[in-house]
Amino acid sequence: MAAPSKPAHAEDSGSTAKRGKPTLRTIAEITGLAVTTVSRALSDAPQISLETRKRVREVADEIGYSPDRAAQRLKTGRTNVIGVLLDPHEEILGYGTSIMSGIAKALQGTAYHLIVMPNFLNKTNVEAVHYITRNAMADGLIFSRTEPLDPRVRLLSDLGFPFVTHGRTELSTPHPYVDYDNFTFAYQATKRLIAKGRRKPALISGPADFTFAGYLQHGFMTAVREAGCAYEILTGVDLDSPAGMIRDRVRQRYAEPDPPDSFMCGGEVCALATITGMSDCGLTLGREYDIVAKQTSHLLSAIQPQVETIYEDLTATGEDMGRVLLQKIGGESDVSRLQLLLCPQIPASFDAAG
Amino acid sequence: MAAPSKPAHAEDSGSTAKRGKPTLRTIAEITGLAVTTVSRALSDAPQISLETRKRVREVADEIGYSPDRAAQRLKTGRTNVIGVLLDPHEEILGYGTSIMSGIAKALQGTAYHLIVMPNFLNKTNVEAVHYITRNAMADGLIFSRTEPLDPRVRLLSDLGFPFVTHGRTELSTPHPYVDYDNFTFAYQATKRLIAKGRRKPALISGPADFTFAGYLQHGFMTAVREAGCAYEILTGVDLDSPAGMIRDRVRQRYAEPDPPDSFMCGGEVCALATITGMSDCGLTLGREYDIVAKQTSHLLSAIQPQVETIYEDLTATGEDMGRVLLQKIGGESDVSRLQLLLCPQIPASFDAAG
DNA sequence: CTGGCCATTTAAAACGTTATAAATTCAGCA
DNA sequence: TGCTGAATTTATAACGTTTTAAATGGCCAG
Repeated sequence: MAAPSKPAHAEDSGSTAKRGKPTLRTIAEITGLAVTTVSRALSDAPQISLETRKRVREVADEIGYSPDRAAQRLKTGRTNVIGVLLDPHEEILGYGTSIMSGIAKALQGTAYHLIVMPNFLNKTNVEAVHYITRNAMADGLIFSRTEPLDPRVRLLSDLGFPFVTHGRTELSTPHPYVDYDNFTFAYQATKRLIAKGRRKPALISGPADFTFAGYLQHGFMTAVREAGCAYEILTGVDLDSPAGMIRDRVRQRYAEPDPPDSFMCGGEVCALATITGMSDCGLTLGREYDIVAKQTSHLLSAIQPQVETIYEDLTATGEDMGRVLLQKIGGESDVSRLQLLLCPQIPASFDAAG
Repeated sequence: MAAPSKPAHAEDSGSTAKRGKPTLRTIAEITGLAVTTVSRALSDAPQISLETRKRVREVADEIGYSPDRAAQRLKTGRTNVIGVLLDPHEEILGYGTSIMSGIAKALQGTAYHLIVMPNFLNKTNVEAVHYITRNAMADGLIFSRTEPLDPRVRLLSDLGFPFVTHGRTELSTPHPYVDYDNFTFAYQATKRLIAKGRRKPALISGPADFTFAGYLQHGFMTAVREAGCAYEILTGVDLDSPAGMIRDRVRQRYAEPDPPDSFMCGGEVCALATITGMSDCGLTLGREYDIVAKQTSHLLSAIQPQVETIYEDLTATGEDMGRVLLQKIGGESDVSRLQLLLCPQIPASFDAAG
């Protein structure tokens, strides 16, 4: 445990005084102003004369000043950090990376940093949230896998701690969210299967815990009811199931009587696994059965062009979440402006005949 | 710009004095000791009597004290933050998520947080590194996509700033890294293709910029040379190419004379795209051709069991990188202890006859 | 010339921690 | 008794910023 002191990578070579990282004091000495004035000038306080503000900014730029985040944080209590609760268990292709890319993009140019809080040994997600708020580790929180009565949302709402969820809840207190319209997605996707002449679509839905699973199911049911056709909701597997399990389940289902003739898959992995299972049974996609799936990367349509897909742009979602959270932190109190329901883009091909 | 002051979520209700988040002062008042003593006691300084240390720790635990990171950081100059340079452009399945999960696991229980620095508008990666070191935004850095003469490595080595790369360099200054033995992987994978009776394996390698591409190539070449068979290194595409492009390239290649009869794919997406391309040409995996691929998720083998795969555990890699970086920061100066070459696990099935 | 008011600038304190140097206590011993 | 040194504790200052309250100087009405 050789404890190294302050980082060694800081050249020392000064003409007048010590020359480390420039601080407010450096600028103050150069301009002959007081530290306070410099601080104010840089934050464009109206009480500082326009001329002084300009001069200070110039000097600051010249010497490459950037404020010490630790000091700011200590003084103001604001961390300038946005936390993302990352779930290691994402079967959705590129979920984590895309979302984070998006958030990072929204944070570009702001004072905010993105920090990842993985949900590991932190037993439950609620505990992680508790920990973060108690220790003031971030100014805002972003998380996904939202449940209808999500306890994290409850907690954060109670505390008045800013957050955005990916997905809606059914709680009475409205809160900021960004969500994909999974109802419309499922509805359109299922209608498409029926339009192609399929008479018994099957749904592979999300884990029942999560809100979006309900929307998927609702959209699916609405479409099959409208058409008055048979349907099935595949049991025993969901979008979180590993590919091998979905594959086996599909295969097994086909050994039983009255199998479905098409699938509405909520994800790419699910679609690929389904195709493999069906193919093992000797059935060909586009001939004996069809699939419509949600796509979040560009893999599926490249690998299986036969699958019709509706694209959900997770990077854009992340960007929206970042933006919404910044607004919330910035004081926006009209929650309805902080709720975004992103509309699925239905491909033009969906209008064509089956 | 309604600037909210200090976070509102902090109950106020004190009997004796103000009761906010407990600080060293709180403990000092309770125990009747000086703040300095408390600080020392909590850091287990030998100069504080054992009894005092124990009592202070008890009180600290009781009132749920946790040190203010901002204050520590301001005072010590240490940030207790590990930064990951995340490249949005990862075609490797789950790369970002896996690596980060791993790092987070290694950081569990330490004082370190994981913060993501995406490489976006920060024009080049070197500039991002420059920015991070200049502004002391982290105590250590982790990044991937390492190049033989990686400028980031150069810069950080010069500055003496702790870092770990995923991948090796060819720079003369040794530095901490964690790498997968891609030579052995490629060598074994190619040998396997040849053992299965294939006579003209093709390699789809990584982008030429990156060090690992060279190792892949070297392993591949060693195997084909040993066997004295024909070979091909597919041009125009690499592991970063989108699936659709790889698919088309493979298809196109088969329209030309003397095509390869097997593929060594460095990634799952690549393998899937190759299969699709070949299938478009009417060729069946396992019959007209074979593939051995590197797998980093569990998707490929579930979808295409015909593909023989060698698994690279990216989460474990992340964990190793985290551990190594902590050691480096902790003062370990024997670089050779900070260099890990992870050995591919060759499946037992590779020994069986083709 | 005094007093008051404005615009602008400033000094001092504080955030919570750690480092430096000094103080306190007490035992051992001349 | 008084001195030395070890063991333990403490006061003070500092990190870089923002906040609060106060100071400065100019200008005009009285």
